Amino acid sequence: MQISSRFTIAIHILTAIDTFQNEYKVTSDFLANSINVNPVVIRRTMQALKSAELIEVKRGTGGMVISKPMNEITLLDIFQAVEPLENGQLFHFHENPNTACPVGRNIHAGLDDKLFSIQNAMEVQMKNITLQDVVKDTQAAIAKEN
Amino acid sequence: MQISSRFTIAIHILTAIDTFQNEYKVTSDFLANSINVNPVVIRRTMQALKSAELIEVKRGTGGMVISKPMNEITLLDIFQAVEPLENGQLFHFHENPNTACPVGRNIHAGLDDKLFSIQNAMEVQMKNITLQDVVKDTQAAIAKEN
DNA sequence: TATGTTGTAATTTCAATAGTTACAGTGAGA
DNA sequence: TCTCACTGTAACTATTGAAATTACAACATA
Repeated sequence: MQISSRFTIAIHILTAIDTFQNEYKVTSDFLANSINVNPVVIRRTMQALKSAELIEVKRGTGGMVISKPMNEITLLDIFQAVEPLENGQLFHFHENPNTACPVGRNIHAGLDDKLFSIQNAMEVQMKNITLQDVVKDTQAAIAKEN
Repeated sequence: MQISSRFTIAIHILTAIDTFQNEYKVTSDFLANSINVNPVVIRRTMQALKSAELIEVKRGTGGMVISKPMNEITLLDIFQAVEPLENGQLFHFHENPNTACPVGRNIHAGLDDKLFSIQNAMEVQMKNITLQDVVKDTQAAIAKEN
């Protein structure tokens, strides 16, 4: 089961804000057009990013700005802002292993730390990459077009 | 969005096969009882593990055995056997970024390699852990009960 | 051949994502 | 102060995928 597109949508939103902030007013409709999803999906993602204090949204007049330097926003910050993981756990563990069975009783003892170490490896790499990195490479690709 | 329980169910199956192979005939019903899911879910997972040549299943008479030494089966082998990722990609990228928008056209150029490096970090750690590790710790926890 | 099991199709249930419609609330500018 | 574009959010629908469930043919051994 793939991780939902909320993560890539959020990154796209932030990249577009930075790229177009001086040329256009970046609204949910503007972003919905670039990303090609429904404006309400954008607004919901905007709210998640706002709750995580990654962006500030201007009510009434519209538009939004990124709250802090892009090299201080990691992909992990973005992931955690928009991707709801139950109990923060990447892997869904089957819920009711049978405690009448020795393996059922003890599988968590044997497996939980391994699952955590895997999730941790993913998160460490997410933390190594900042929004700045994505924006820089995307804008370089745009520049190269011309 | 969490990764489905197929992964932990598959690990549970393999751990139970090793733990009980000398005491019981390990059938889909037996496993369904320990894992507490429907027997058909077990059989479907068995088929995925069989296709990946991680287990051999005995038709008719019932039961199954692990195909190779447990220290040669990594969690990545198990993950890839049972977890269907579209195009092998962990992250679902929003499908139709607007090519009329510079960011829409170039977001893949800026982001794909980062997403891959994150997935890769996860997979490297999965490859570092073998079924043997899980079985050893689970059986140690069982032994400790007594 | 009887028995217990696997393999698998078909259907249902459930949960989550995403799309859609609708509209009240907001704030800046005419 | 009124208008207007936009945000914030509720409500509902559509779609998808996981998992449960029922059912039964295929199979292998005793």
